[in-house]
Amino acid sequence: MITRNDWDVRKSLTTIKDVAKKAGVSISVVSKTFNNYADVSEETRQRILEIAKELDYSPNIVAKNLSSKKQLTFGLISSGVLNNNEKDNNAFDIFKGVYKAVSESPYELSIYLIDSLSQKQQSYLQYCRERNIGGAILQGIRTDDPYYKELINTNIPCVVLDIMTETENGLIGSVSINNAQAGRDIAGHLLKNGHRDIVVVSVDTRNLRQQRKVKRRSAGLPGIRFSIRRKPHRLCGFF
Amino acid sequence: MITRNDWDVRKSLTTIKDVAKKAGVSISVVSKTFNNYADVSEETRQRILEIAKELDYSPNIVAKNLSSKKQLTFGLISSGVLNNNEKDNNAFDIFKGVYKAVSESPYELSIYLIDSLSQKQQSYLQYCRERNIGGAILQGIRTDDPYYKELINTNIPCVVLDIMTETENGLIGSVSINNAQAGRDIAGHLLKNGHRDIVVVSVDTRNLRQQRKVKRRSAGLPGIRFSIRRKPHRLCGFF
DNA sequence: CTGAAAGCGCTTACAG
DNA sequence: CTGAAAGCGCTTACAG
Repeated sequence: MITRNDWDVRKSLTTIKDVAKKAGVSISVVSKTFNNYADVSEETRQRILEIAKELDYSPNIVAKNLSSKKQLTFGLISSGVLNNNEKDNNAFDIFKGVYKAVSESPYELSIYLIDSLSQKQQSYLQYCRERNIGGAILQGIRTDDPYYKELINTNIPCVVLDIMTETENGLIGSVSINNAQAGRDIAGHLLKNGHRDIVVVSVDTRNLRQQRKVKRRSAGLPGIRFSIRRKPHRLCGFF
Repeated sequence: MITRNDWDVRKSLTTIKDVAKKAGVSISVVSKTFNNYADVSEETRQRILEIAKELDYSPNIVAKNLSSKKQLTFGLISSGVLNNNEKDNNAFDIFKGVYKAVSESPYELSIYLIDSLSQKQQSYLQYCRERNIGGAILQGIRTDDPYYKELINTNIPCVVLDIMTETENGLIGSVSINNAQAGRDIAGHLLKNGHRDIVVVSVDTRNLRQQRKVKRRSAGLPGIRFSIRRKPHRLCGFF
């Protein structure tokens, strides 16, 4: 029976050294064949691959991460997964989508879920640096989050979801729905169905211009009344 | 404007070397203070901590993982998260629970979600080895999964969820509900409510002894009829 | 096409 | 209490 004293899992690991030795080549060549370098003779390449399979070798990702100049892992920073309400599956869907996409790529995914209930929050930048994360996907983050601002202003490329960024940093992309058009569509739908008394909830109260715009426009529509409910929320209102 | 050519994120990383130099000590001492070794004088320890904060230093986890003899990361191998049906949140709940627990610990969590739709499946053992994973939690895995068997027979400690293990390997733990008792309770409930014609679905058809047991027992209960529907499933049946 | 060597950022005996 | 050195398993110029 194996006991807890035998926990040194690593001892049985086959390393690049083992493969090199058995193949009678240097570890450089083994590394190169595993990274598809062209300058390895077809013959030795085949021999190495064979021996690697025989020895059940596959490169250690941690070592690869440390030694490589390239960044090999993505970060997914999400606030919606951990404390989601049953109704909102968006964050979870994004999580699954990102996971699948990355798992079909040669990259690793490091997941940082924000727990609003927990105090032990860490700087996103620090999280990324500690793990050699080369690019991040942010979901459910508020624009006024200080850690968000910090991360955005580094040279780490980011894709932010569901919020519009106003940075001229060329490394920041954003994916979100066209809120203005969506608002127009929804309003149009309601009007077409004969509704004339419409409430706009979820307006970002920090954006007063939006509200004025709504009022101004609705004033131009005879017989239609727009009310506004102030409910702090990170989604934009209509128009 | 930052462009894609500045992607070398790493250049701005403060390393243990920077801290050591500025503190006028060797990196060994810095390492020791960050790992709470006792044999560092209180004075230098304070100085190092101060300088580390000043330099915004935090140890690189990848390097730590590679150099340390200890295993610093857990693996969560789950089949239920990616292709769950809306009704079954169990896998997702487990995922969240494991995530929270690990994030409150000094360990890392590496997540391997099995996509039954994808062909690109990898050996769990290989997954663990490549990432220096020291222990794994398995959810939604079938006992006849060859990769499961492979992993179970290594010296990597595992906790399997929702299935009973029959290994005498001391490194395997399992957490699941008491199926036998639950079955008894359910049947009792049905009987108490006057039901007399009961169907047992979800019986693991590979376990014929279970079925015989059910029949034998039900034969002893006058007026009660147990039917059995064969539906391959990894959950146990009743009794 | 191949290999020796330096390096990634840490940890850990070991000697002082 | 402190530091020099070897090592973790790879990658990557560089020289041959």
